[in-house]
Amino acid sequence: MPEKTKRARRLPREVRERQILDAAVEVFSANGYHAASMDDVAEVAGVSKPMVYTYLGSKEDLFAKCIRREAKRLLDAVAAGVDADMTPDMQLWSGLRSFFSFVGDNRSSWLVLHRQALSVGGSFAEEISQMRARSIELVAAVVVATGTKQGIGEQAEKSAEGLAAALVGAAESLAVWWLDHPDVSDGLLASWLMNLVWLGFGDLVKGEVWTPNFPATT
Amino acid sequence: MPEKTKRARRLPREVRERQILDAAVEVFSANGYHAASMDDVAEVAGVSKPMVYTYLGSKEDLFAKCIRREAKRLLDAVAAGVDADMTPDMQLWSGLRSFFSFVGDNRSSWLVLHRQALSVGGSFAEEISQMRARSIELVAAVVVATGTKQGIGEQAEKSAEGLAAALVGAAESLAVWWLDHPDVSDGLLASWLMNLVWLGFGDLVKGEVWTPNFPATT
DNA sequence: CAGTAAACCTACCGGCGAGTAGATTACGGG
DNA sequence: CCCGTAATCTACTCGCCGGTAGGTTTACTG
Repeated sequence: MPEKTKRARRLPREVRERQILDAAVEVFSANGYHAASMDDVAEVAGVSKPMVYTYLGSKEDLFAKCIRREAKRLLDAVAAGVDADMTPDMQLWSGLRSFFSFVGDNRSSWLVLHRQALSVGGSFAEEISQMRARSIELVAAVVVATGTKQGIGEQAEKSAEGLAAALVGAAESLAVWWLDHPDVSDGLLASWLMNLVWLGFGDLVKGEVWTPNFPATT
Repeated sequence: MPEKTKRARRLPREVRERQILDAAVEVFSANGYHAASMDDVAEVAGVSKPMVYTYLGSKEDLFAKCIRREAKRLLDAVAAGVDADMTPDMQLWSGLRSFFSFVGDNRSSWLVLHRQALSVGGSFAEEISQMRARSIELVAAVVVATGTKQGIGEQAEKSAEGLAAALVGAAESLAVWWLDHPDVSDGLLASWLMNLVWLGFGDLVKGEVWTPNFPATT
């Protein structure tokens, strides 16, 4: 009995590292950083624990590498979909579609970035927060650009970051909601947001303002 | 030397339980469920560990009680600010103000609910998700109500839940953003959201739709 | 001023999981 | 075919933390 490929044979370090990272993302996303054990990671990766330590270092190191890799993948995916030559609304539209598309194809990546990374605290939370802040600033730039073009740059700048934070949060939240309602296309998700936010923002640019009791101009 | 109140004297169970719960919320919010130790909780509460177990039960029990208490406080706070007689936009406005106000006054409560509860997994995540889903449904109801009043109920209903999820997420995200930018009033936060979302939604109700390339009607 | 019940503590156990020591293969080049 | 090296494993140590056993003190109550 030749025991055909009785277990994944000896593989070059590169490949194993990737496998282990994949497994780690899976495990961390499922149970969170603290609840995940290195034994779990090793088992899912089909490898013994010392391998994990030899190749990826301590648990913290491993988690950091997961976060960084997945974050890069996400940002690259979004960046690939956006072209600086496009109009602001098309930039937003494309970015949102890319984002939702990525999340749809990489649930674990999204979960580990969104849910777990923040709750660990320490340097990870810092890192993730900064990345998120960068995203918000990018969106804010689009907002300001539009506002400036329409001649109300000053007013827009004041609230641009807040609006951007709200928009980013809305997208993230929709992504989470999506996990429970998979029977919706990524395009539809993006169009909801565009309709909600871009139309509203368009009104803002035009000078319309909502205020309690008298919904008219300032 | 009378050693004036040398340490918090013997206190009735009720009071101690509250103190311990307060401490637990603090500790859980700071470090997350798994990283928090019962010794930490006991120390912050100014009490020895067996007290915690005698009064609040196991670590899971304790966490559940934290979550439930804080969730109730938050929901009550929002409910107290909203009156069913108000117009939909005013309901939204009041609810948002109450929400932001609560978060501003209870950072730990918010953190433990938003960041930690979801990442623990198991029954807690379930519980929190359901509460969040209820909130989304409430908002969705407001959306549908408005849509129906304007005669486009059917179309609104399809996307109402998605829109509501986006709105709730935007509010949550703004709340988090607020933690890093405390020099903004809760009213301003709420007004940003109202301007962004309600105006956009108003356009939707009026039949305007954003689509790629030709931003006009369907 | 007992005496009892409730509040509260010190000091421990057992298990789990991070991290490691050191042997043991398999593959690739000579 | 054989040797070195990189890949891989088994089998441990050790500290931390959830949970508890059992005693001690304080405050009411009659």
